[in-house]
Amino acid sequence: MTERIYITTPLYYANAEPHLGSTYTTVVCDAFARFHRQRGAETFLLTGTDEHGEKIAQAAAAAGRTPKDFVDEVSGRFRAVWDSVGIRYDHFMRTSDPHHVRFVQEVLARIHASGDIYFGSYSGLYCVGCERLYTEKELVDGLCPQHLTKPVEIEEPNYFFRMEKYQDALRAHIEANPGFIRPEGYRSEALAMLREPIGDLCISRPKARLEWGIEMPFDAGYVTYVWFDALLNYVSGLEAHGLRERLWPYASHFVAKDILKPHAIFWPTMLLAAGFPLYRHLNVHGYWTSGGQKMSKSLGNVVEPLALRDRYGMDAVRYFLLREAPFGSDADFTEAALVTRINADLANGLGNLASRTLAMMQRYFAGEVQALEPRADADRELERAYARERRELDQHVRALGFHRGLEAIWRALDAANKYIVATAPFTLAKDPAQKPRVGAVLHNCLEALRVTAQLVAPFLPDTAERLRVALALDEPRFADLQLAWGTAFSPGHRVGEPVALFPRIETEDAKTGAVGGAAKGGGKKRPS
RNA sequence: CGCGGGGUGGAGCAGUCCGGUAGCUCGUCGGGCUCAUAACCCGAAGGUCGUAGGUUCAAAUCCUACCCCCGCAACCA
Repeated sequence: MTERIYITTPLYYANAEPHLGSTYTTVVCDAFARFHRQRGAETFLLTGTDEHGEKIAQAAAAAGRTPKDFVDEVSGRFRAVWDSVGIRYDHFMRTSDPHHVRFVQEVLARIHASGDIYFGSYSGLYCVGCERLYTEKELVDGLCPQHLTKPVEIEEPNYFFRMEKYQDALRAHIEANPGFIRPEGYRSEALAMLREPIGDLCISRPKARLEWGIEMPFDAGYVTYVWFDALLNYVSGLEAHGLRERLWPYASHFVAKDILKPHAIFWPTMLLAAGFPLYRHLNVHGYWTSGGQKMSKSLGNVVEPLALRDRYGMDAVRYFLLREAPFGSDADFTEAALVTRINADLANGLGNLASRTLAMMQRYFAGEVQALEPRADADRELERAYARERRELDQHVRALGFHRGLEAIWRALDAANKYIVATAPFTLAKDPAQKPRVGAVLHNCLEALRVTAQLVAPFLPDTAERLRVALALDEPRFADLQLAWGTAFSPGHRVGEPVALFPRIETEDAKTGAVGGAAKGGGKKRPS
């Protein structure tokens, strides 16, 4: 049976632009999806926008637009950004889609009918000026942060979901399934939440206060709380393709740590109440800081993904995000670190390997691939290195260790660069009698390049494609990960001209090597 | 006793779950090569793996205590 996997990004809240964080989540999901697709799994990637709720109604009002008009635009921008960083999603979900609205109402009606939704009273702190409720945490010294007035305690009739009823079942499930929430730290955090009574969840808002939402099917005076609406997209998105039964049990959600609670607590209890199976994995990652500080609009250190893409290219950004952060941990973004990665790994490592191999192919054989014989120990060693690192890659990526997976590919790639120095085809080429050996060495280099390109494809799709073209391989052949070493290129095959995959980026800092206090001295060159 | 994350050569980090030569990138120094994007390769210097105990033949890794740093209001992954 073929493996199946259903991967989801969160539905991004459509009240702001995509930023580095959402880009990271989405890139991770895309790479994970491509990885599985490449290995023959039946794969479905869902992303989209979450478009209802109070904050969006407010943001739209502030912009002088209708909510629908507003979210149409923001949603379109998300789509444009994802397209421009190479995200290949199977469905772009919008919570304002009619099929989703119907689905949410169906589920609500069912849970209501089964008795897990009841009408009760919600008491909260209401600011008359803002016309909204505040949580205690949101208040500043007990006052409304906008009006600096004391909010009044009001009672508001609302619908509640019997979340607490499922608390024990959920805890038992998390305890019995260590991989349900991962990495481990977030699983412990979820279990910590479940040590306290979780209470029931208020899942309605009276229309008098908020109209922009999905109407409760059993009471036209209310709309649904955004989270209840938004979380159900993960199922409704599949439903729209008739794939719910087939793929839902293989759901693997990716989220950042700030939305752990809705995904670890609200969502599974909702699934239990709705009679759906639980998702398979909740994969939680950390935050990106910017120059060591929290990224925030007020600090003005927000990193714009599109600007980065324009300056450095989509694959460089993808590579950096996946290589720099261990999945789950926080990581720091700096442009200097990005440039270092590009120069050291992409330009000097991968780019240079392609460039020197293809250049020698042209110079010595006019691009025509030679026989793999005669072989030597070094050849077999190189082949083994690739086989070994490929296993490493698979193992790490399946465990979400993207950074370690890429590291493994780069170990193989380094072995190829060493191989060139060790076999020295450029020296052998001076002796006409050695020509067959030079051809064999370069054939091995081409195989190294080809496998590198294949392995790197889920992470750097654009680069893989450029390498495929440079190697003049056709797509079906290139797609085949099982191609044995030495069988990718038939006799007489001609590869292309050398390409500069990643031009080195020269910056002032890079030139002077300025780090810490050691710099200065006007960029002294090494004496030669 | 709120919760969580972290403290590893000059800098930035991995390794910690599943104990057993402390690894990567950058930087520094010396050498090699000249196919290549001044790229590539080899070697060297530099580390009490926060502190103190404990378990063990063996601890960065497991256990205990302590010290220090950072997040946990909002925009937001």
